[in-house]
Amino acid sequence: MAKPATKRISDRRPNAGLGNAPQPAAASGRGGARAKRSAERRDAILAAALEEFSASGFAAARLDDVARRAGVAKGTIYLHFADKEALFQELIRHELSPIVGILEQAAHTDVPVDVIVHRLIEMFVSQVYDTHRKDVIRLIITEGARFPKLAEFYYREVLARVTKAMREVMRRGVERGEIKHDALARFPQLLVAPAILALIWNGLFDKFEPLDVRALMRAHCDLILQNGRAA
Amino acid sequence: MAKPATKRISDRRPNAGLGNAPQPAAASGRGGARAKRSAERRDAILAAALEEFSASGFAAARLDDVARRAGVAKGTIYLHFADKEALFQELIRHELSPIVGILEQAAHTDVPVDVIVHRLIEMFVSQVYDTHRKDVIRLIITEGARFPKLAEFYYREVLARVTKAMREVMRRGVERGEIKHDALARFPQLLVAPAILALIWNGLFDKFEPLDVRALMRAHCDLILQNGRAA
Amino acid sequence: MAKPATKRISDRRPNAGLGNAPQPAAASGRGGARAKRSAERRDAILAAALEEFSASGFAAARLDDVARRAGVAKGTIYLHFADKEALFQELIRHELSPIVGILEQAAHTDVPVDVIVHRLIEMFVSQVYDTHRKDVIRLIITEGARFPKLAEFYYREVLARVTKAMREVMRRGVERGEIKHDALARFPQLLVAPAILALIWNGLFDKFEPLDVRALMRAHCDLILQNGRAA
Amino acid sequence: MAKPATKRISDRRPNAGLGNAPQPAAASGRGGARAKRSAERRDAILAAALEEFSASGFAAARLDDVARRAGVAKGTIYLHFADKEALFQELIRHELSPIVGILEQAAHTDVPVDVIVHRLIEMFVSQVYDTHRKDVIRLIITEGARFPKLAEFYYREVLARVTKAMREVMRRGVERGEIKHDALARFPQLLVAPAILALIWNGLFDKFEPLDVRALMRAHCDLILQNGRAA
DNA sequence: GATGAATGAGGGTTCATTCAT
DNA sequence: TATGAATGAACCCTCATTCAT
Repeated sequence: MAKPATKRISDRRPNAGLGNAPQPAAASGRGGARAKRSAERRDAILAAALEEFSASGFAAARLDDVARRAGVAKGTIYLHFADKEALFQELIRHELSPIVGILEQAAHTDVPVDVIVHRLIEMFVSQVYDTHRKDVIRLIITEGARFPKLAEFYYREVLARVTKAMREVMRRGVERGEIKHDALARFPQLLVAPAILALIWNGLFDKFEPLDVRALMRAHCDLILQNGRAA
Repeated sequence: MAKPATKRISDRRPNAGLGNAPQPAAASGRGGARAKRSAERRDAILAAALEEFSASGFAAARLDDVARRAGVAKGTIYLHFADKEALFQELIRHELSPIVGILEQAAHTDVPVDVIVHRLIEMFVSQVYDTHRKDVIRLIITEGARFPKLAEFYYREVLARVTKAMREVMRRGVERGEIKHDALARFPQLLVAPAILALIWNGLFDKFEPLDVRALMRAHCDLILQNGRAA
Repeated sequence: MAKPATKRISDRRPNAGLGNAPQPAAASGRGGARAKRSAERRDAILAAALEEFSASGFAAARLDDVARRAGVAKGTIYLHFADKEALFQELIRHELSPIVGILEQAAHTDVPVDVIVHRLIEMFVSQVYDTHRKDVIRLIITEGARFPKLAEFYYREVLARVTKAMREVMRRGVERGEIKHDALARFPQLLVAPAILALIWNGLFDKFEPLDVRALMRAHCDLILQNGRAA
Repeated sequence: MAKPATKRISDRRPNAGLGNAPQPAAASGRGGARAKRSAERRDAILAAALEEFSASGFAAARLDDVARRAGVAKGTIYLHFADKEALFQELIRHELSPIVGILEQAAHTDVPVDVIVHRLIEMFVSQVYDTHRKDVIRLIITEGARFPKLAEFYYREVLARVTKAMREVMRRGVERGEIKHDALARFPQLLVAPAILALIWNGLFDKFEPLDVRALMRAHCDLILQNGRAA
């Protein structure tokens, strides 16, 4: 075989996996201007990548465009990310990380179920739907099948936790008699299903028939919490 | 915007759009063996395309693989479809058409709401979830953003009709007092949200945590129809 | 990792190894014009590759130039060879194979040692030095270190055989008293050393001081066979 | 023609040729610590370059690796050498210079031919074969065709001299009757051919069949000096 | 019609070289 | 002087599309 010239990558490039991001070592002195510029570029690349990947999908997105949009040269991308795939994965990771922490607590306050549910929905809307994280979730949905590691990461770090927390909340609600139905305890996914649908609808069909997410989620709340306004 | 391949000559080519498929003219005599062979090949190509597009996504799928899987030469694809994009669009169209008709009636029978809902859900599971149509819906979700025409087609031919029908059913249900809540009338999407979620979950997270669609949909039914088993 | 779009090579490309060359299947009918054209192109590519690799070295040679020189499109190269490296390896193989057979016999005739030696040297000059095989041997010398497989192939198929045959010839010569020295039997390499040197000299220093290979080899013969013209 | 990298701006840059090396001006005061550090770095770079060029060849070697191995920054290389090519050429020059001087005398002592030959061979083994100069000679062999200037330098400074000296020694030997054959006088290359072969063999085939250079050279000596142990 | 060899534009990746710090 | 982040030209390889057979 003898791969004489090319490749020999793996030992020299920033990690392509899903471990801790590289964050090119801050050269010297605390917060050197150099390191700051570098971090800014990295962020610019990530932001540009999100836009391009969202607009074209992973396979069709061109790193050339990412670079142009980020205002850097194509080669610069490779100073921060091992390859296109690593850029994609770290992008998702980067955007999702903040969420993970927040999720943990959200459910652990000892307040009535309906309050928690409302709070969660509000959080989804303000922290995801109204931000570019919406695009991140969309990317997981559209590209996840081709990136099992990402799907797993998302499941482990987000879904599993949300699901678990929800299940407990619902169980508590059932025990307290706050909700009359154990469906949500058995399938916490039912709680978020409309949120996912909204995400998709928004991306594909909003121009034909706009969907008011807040209203949708409120209606969903009413429905499952059985506070429906009697017809 | 569909930046899938190179040329983007789609407008110069025959039936790249969503008009009626070409159905290569039956050579001579009605139902000639020639025409039959041709139709078979076309179907084989469509079937192969569905598999490949589902597995790799539109951009990353290779027509070479489609051809091999269909058992035809690469060039043959171009005898039936103008280009990769047309193949994709006609594929979706081809798979969706049968559904459209069915949908119309489904709602128009004058039976209690809960019966209709159960029937719909059963239809979704048996006609979509348990068939390769599941993949078609997934493709619309994952590629729709890049194929506005497809998204529109799907909205117009499927979503809009389903939505409209559902809305009427729900309204009737509310009027008759069969359901106490108008949420579903205002947002028929709430009815199908779990189905969509199941589709996505199944593709991405089933290996981490399997989701029993039937049970999920039944729980969903119970929940929104308020027949929940009291805790 | 998820290598979604790219690569997926190994199962679709012609063998990159050193096994039997692919020789794209002759389509149909004996010696179809199609297959012939294909074989011609393959040969043209190999010839062009030899020139380019010889002129620039493996790493610096550009497949673009190979294609242009061969009168084919860049992509055509990949119809015949898995990648640049496979092209290189098959090139060496292709050029060397004919030699291998010839070598076997050369030594096995039962004639006096000096006849065999002269014959061998003549063969080297006419079959290697005066042909483009000279470039092949040079490539092995210059690139062999980066292509262990090639070096091994050359050693196994050519060197080991030549060495073995020479050793026997020399041993026989010593036994018969045709040569008075066992140096050549112990180090058959001494026999070919000047040939190698000539190859190198010819490539690097001929313009400063031309070297008459035939004369050199003749002198070498005289020297080691001790037929030196007394001073 | 050296088509190694991109720009090929070699003519616009300082000392890309084979003239005297730059030896970055000793900043101030004779033998300042500054100058010493600089010279050390230069040497480290040269040493690293030899390793990298030997391992990968000129075209495939990466200055990045040279820098890392030398323990300096990539930019530092350019403080000492105009470009990659200049580094390569000066490297060869640097390593070869010491030899040149030695060679001159070696032959000029008035001792019997066989003594001189043995001495030369010993010198080759100890001064070249057992040192990293072996790699330098190998580089000339493998890259010389792409660096005519280097080949010329090597020819002029080393080969031509050795050849000339050898020729005289041999002529003398013939006159004195110390050797019975004028082959070596006409083709001094015959003397060194096995040394060259050993160099190449060692790099490519030693792992398949080790070659004992000393024994080889001794046998060679015996053979051409006709002191062969009678079989 | 059917084939699949051939094409060549395009994009990911590398790396010599530059230059602000 | 030394650094190493940044640049961008170049090159390998892919694959949608064409077309002679």
